[in-house]
Amino acid sequence: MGRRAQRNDPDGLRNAIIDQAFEAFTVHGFGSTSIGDLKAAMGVSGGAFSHHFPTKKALGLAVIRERVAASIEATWIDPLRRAPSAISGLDAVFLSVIDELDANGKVSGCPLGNLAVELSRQDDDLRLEMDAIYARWRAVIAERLPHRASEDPAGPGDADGLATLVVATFTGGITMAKASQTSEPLRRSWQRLRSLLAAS
Amino acid sequence: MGRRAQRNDPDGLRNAIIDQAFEAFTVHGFGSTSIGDLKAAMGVSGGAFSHHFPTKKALGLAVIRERVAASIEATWIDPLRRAPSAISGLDAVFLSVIDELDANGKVSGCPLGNLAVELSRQDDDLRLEMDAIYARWRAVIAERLPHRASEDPAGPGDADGLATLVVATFTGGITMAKASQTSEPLRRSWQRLRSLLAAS
DNA sequence: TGTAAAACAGGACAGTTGACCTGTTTGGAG
DNA sequence: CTCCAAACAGGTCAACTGTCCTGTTTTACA
Repeated sequence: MGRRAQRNDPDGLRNAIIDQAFEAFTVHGFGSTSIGDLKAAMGVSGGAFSHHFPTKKALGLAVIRERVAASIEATWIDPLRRAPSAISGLDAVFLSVIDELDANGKVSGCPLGNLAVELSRQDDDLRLEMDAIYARWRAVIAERLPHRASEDPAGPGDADGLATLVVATFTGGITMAKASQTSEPLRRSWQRLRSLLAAS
Repeated sequence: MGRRAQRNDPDGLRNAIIDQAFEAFTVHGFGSTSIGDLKAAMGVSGGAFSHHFPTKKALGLAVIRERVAASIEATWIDPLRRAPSAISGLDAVFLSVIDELDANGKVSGCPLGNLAVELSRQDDDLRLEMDAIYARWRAVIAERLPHRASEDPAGPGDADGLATLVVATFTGGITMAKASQTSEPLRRSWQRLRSLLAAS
């Protein structure tokens, strides 16, 4: 796993910092995580830190590009593409997240959603990066959904709209789950959406 | 409206501070809003401020109890109760929020959702207060929905589950809207959920 | 009117924050 | 080996944060 560098290991240190920052940003948020905390927790000097990430914004950008995007990829994109059908893939993803929440005990929320809420109105560069992740997230869901191009774009054949609804349900469900520190809001949201999809 | 106090007006000053704080918390977030900013913006002395709100947490608690809850009440509860049917009420609420977003230009997100994401893992007292607002929000939607108690609680008759799905759709939709600074994700999410509800 | 509490003024305070700066060491190219 | 840039060490620094403290004015009430 994370190999310790006795000599210089710029990529290793850089990745270790991003890992730690991703964890801290997800649990405590961007603003509530000081680079002093990160430096102290890892025993990294200020010189090394500012060499890899001259500003906190640079660190945030790297975390979003290289960890937040990857976490969506690992949690959503990959399982969805491997699933035999769209509905079974979505079901597996929701269930696995819910199980993880229950096993973990604490609900920290969606890494992307947390940062999107906190930073979208603070920095446009970070916001654009996160918006692109949301767009890809929706697009991959939509491409697995049945397309009925002949129908009304606002009707039941609108795969893009349905993909947006799925992501919204997840994001909103996990927000309520965070407020209640229980997986139940997320579980009930998906349970209800799934039954609506099955009935249609 | 807000009457200016030439003499002492404790309630007026207190309300003015909470108003300003609610606005700032909604737009910039709790952590990114300093009490120094609030004091400077209003010309309030430190003595007056700490008299009404000895700590920042006390201010946050007051904002949640007296403004965030009220904003959900005004935007959701009241219109829903006045609407001729559940579906028309929900439609009116979503449309009015979307219209306001388009008119405003900037998307700041849901006041409750923003604070829930930022503070749920930082302070349990604040979290409990917000969880209660979510619970009431869901309950009022559920009570307007058709109940079919004889059916499977996980089936189409589960009004509580459907209410949770509606709040999740709104919360998640507005989170994506904030990331894109466009009302479109929220609009498409509701459009799609509404068509699913109509078809069921 | 007298008096005590509430409401407010203004500033001090210690602790943190993010950024930066000057040196030293490491590693790769020639 | 030479040399220079990258990688890192360790500390400084000004700005800012939330809280608290001492004093003054206003208000409620007996």
